[in-house]
Amino acid sequence: MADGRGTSGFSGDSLLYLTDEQLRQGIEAMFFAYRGFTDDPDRILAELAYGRAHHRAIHFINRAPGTTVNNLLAILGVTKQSLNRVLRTLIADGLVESRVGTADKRERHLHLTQAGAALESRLSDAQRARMRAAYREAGPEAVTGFRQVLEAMMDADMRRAYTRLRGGQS
Amino acid sequence: MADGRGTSGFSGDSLLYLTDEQLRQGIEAMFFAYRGFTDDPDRILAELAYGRAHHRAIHFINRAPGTTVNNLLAILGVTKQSLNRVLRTLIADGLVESRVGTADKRERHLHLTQAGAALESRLSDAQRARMRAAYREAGPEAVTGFRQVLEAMMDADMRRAYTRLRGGQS
DNA sequence: TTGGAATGTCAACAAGGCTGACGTAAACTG
DNA sequence: CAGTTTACGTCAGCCTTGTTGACATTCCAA
Repeated sequence: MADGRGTSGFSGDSLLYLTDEQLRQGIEAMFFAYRGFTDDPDRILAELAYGRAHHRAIHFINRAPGTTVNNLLAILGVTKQSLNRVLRTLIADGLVESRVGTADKRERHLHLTQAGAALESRLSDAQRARMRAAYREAGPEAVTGFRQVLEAMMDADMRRAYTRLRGGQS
Repeated sequence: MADGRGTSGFSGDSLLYLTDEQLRQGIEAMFFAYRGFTDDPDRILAELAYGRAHHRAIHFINRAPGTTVNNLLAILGVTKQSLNRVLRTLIADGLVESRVGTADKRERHLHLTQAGAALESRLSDAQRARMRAAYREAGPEAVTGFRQVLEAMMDADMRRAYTRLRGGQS
């Protein structure tokens, strides 16, 4: 286990990129990069007494307007109690609207209000600005590789959620 | 702001990879992938009543044995009080050893015990296994791009910490 | 030698995860 | 139609992990 070379000898192109040291560097890169990734929105949220959990809810409600609570639960991977706490404050503060379903009245369909959409933009702009700078610095081929590795790192069901959000095509 | 195209018109190779939609997909990929990234170690840690904070401490103590608390603080980006709580339990449980500095007696130099190193391996193996699978699936060129984008996403001081850990070379 | 800076520890609080239990309304099913 | 399942909300209580504030120790420089 943790051999770092796979099989002995080289098969086709070099497997040196799979050494334990390379993998460890990837792990640390992921750790540090994720901090940069969340930093800018976190600063904005702190001003408003919101947290990262609020950001995530707002992001995915914006992404899939009218989504149900259950749906959001599956995407976020938290318990309904946990989500509900966040959702309650967002609704109370007038950022999110919860509409009873028409076909199935048990469901609540979630939408951003104007104020919610405004905050979403503000958070999104900050996060995209960082992302755009990184993309530009690294270049298009690097971005393709970046996306490939991230996708391969997801759990199977997360990958499904992800591609569904993206539009469904493989 | 948030123009998605940079300057008007195309300069050199296509800038389509910088559209807001592309960036948003990157953001979501980052979110879902980070979950996969932490999932396996988290499961192991849950058995032992530890959390992600313990993992991070163990990882970086292993990576830089003899590091001081202050040093670790800078890398982890948390307050010393927060780190201290985690460190206290790790020391109490015999996974980490804290040695008073010889030159400067205010400093504590941190080392993993045998038991600490054993846990580190276990966590590391699990995380590397996922990483290795993702790397292998995506291929060497993708991995290069992955690393480039992550590095460009870091804050400047995190990038310094990261390259220092990696061995110092640019 | 004394006062300030640096290092680390203890205490208390808040956010945001979690489980468990329960209630209500609507939908489905035999 | 009766009983079960599903979707959602809520209360209570716990844990981890972030925060600030207060404090002890040690070092160093004026």
